Amino acid sequence: MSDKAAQKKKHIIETARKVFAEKGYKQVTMKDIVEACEISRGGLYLYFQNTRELFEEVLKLEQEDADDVFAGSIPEQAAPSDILALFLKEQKRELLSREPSLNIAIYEYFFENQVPPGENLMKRQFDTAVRVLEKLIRAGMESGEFYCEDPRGAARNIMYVLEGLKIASQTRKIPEAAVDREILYVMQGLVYEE
Amino acid sequence: MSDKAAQKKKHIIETARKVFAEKGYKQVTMKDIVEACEISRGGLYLYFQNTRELFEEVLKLEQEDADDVFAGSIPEQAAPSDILALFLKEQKRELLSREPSLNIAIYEYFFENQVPPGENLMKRQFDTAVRVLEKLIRAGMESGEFYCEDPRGAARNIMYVLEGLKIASQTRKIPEAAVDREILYVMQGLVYEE
Amino acid sequence: MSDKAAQKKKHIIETARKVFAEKGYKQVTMKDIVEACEISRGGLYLYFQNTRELFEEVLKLEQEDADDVFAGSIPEQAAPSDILALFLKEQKRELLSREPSLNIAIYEYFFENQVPPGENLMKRQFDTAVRVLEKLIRAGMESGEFYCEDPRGAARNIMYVLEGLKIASQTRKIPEAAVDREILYVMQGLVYEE
Amino acid sequence: MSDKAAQKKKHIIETARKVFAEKGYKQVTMKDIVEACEISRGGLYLYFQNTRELFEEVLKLEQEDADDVFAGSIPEQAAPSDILALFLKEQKRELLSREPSLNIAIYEYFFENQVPPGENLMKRQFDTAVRVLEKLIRAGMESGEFYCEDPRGAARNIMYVLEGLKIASQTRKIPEAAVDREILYVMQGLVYEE
DNA sequence: CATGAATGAGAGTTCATTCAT
DNA sequence: GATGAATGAACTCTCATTCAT
Repeated sequence: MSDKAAQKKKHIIETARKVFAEKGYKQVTMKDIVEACEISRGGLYLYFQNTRELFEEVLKLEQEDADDVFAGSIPEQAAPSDILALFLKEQKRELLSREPSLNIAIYEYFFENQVPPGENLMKRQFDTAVRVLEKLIRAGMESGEFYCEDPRGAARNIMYVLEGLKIASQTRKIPEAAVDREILYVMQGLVYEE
Repeated sequence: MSDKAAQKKKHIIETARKVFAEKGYKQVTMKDIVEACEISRGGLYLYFQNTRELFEEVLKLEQEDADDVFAGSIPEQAAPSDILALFLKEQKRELLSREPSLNIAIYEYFFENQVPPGENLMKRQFDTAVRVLEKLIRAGMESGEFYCEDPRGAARNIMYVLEGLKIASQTRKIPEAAVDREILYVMQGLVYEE
Repeated sequence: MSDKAAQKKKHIIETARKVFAEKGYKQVTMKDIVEACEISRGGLYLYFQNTRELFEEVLKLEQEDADDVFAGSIPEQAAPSDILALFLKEQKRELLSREPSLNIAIYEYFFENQVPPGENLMKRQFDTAVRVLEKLIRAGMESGEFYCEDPRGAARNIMYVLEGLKIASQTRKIPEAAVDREILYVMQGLVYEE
Repeated sequence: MSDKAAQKKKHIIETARKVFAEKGYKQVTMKDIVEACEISRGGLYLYFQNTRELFEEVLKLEQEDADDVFAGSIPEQAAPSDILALFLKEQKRELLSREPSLNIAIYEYFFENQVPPGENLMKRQFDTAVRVLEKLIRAGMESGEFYCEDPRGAARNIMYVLEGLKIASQTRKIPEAAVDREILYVMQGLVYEE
């Protein structure tokens, strides 16, 4: 029973995720969710009191998934520069993807909800990425692939650029070339004799 | 009469600007505007059919003001590095300001309205800033203050970092030190032997 | 305009009065009022936020009407005993009336709303009646019609009996004879050598 | 099983009694009962179809308890005036008690349910009390403690006053002095040469 | 018997929008 | 033009009631 309930809750969250990805955060009504999930009005309230609660669960799931990704998919033996290139390529893919992403909903959510830093998904993902990038840069320096005076600063710079690109891509059409240009610029800053 | 009407319209737009700054774009209702402007419900509809129309007028005004600022306030005879420092200082002030700004409303607006590039305020301001920065960097290179292999790229990089900082500052608390750090990092990239 | 609005408000209150008389206080929904008044949902909310507010206006009106009645209709030159008889007859009429009265709604309202004594309609009407009755009894004593050692106490006693009869009549069928009996009993207490 | 079921039914009724005492009759929902009893939703429906049915069972229990009380607790050998004083003291205690009583719920129930006289708890208790009081008064007359021309009328009068006091105490704050005053007044009517 | 998830009707409330004055 | 009362659609939320397990 409790298992079935958990099943259903998960189903709601996943369906809601799609709805939020399509419509953003604030325009989503409980009615939207009900219709998307094909459950009854009251049924939804059994699990979630309002869209905020629901969205926070979506975020939690998102968080977990992101953690899994970071943990699992990095090929240990690859060269740091290759890993970085891979990372940036993935970022590029997300930036240019035509599929509705949760990004806008996330922005909207954090616009109106002051969240303690530790629980702020955006901040956590940003900080995690900075840490990983810094490690990568240091590794690249050791292997002689990168040159950099301030690895932490460089990592942060990369992330802010990506953040800037992300918000740009959500508010205007960004050509692929523009993304490439920025990535290239950022990479050049890491190779000797830039 | 037409003069009086223009007067009234302007009053509405300016009041609406405050409302949008306080509440964002989507949560603002026609009712909010009516109450803030202390005009009649019907009166508002005489000038604007909905909040989108109204917000677009607010944006237009914003655009004009921004153009004025850019045109007017740059001290021609100052050193490029000083001008850049001034520019970044102003950006920093805006990033850390506690006063409600139109930023969130603007993001929300462009999240849901695909606007042709030429009319996209965010893009226009971004591009204008890039051009100005590029000119500044080139000037700095000539005067020997700056060293840079790709002035246009550097200008763009600075703007994306600022964009990233901006969205970060709207979605989480950003300490002043973090802003300083980024500005410093960006400036260091412009001086010889970084 | 404001005149028309007042007109409409009054119309709503009067219609609502009927609804409350028929259905009591708590079962009445805003929808009931809307339907009875034949106005729109939103229209009602223009004037009253909820049924409590509305009922309080009904009570106010009731209060005013009651005050008017007390002020106007007492024949000054009549004998005290006649006036008392008249008063009791009116009370009896109300007790036995088959027409829906506001009584139940009033009880329900005061069951769940603690109201400061000065604003408590029930208390005010009770106290007013006690005062009038006391005056009447004293007048009757002077004219030799009544004998009573504690006019104020007698007045209060009468009112509590009436209150008891009232609640009895709202919760069970009370035969006319029972009312007559009580009134007779009460009157006998006032005549010499009871 | 049937024993266990009876047990459970009784448990529900007793718990429901508390809920009705706290919230009145009409505001109580099946959900309230379910939560208070800590049984399942469906479980409750196995025994009671709605709150009316449930409340009627509560009333039945109340009736039985009341009968028990009347039957058992009267000290036979005491003086009638003492017994009456005791009775009134108990009434006073109930009138002034701050603990939630079933009174309001009972009123509400009988406001909206026309019940045949024989089954009307309020009427039955009223009539029983009148009979007891009458007997008491007659006994007091024989022992010379009381003087009264119409014992039945006096008994009824006392009960109506108490009924009036009861409804008064449920709809407004009643000071202890007011209750004392009424009881005194009523007692004085029973002693010779009032 | 007992459970509690699920349903859907219905109450409350807010606002965009219209329109008579 | 300007007003603001009026309308009705849309949304939130709560429960009585049912039913598969």
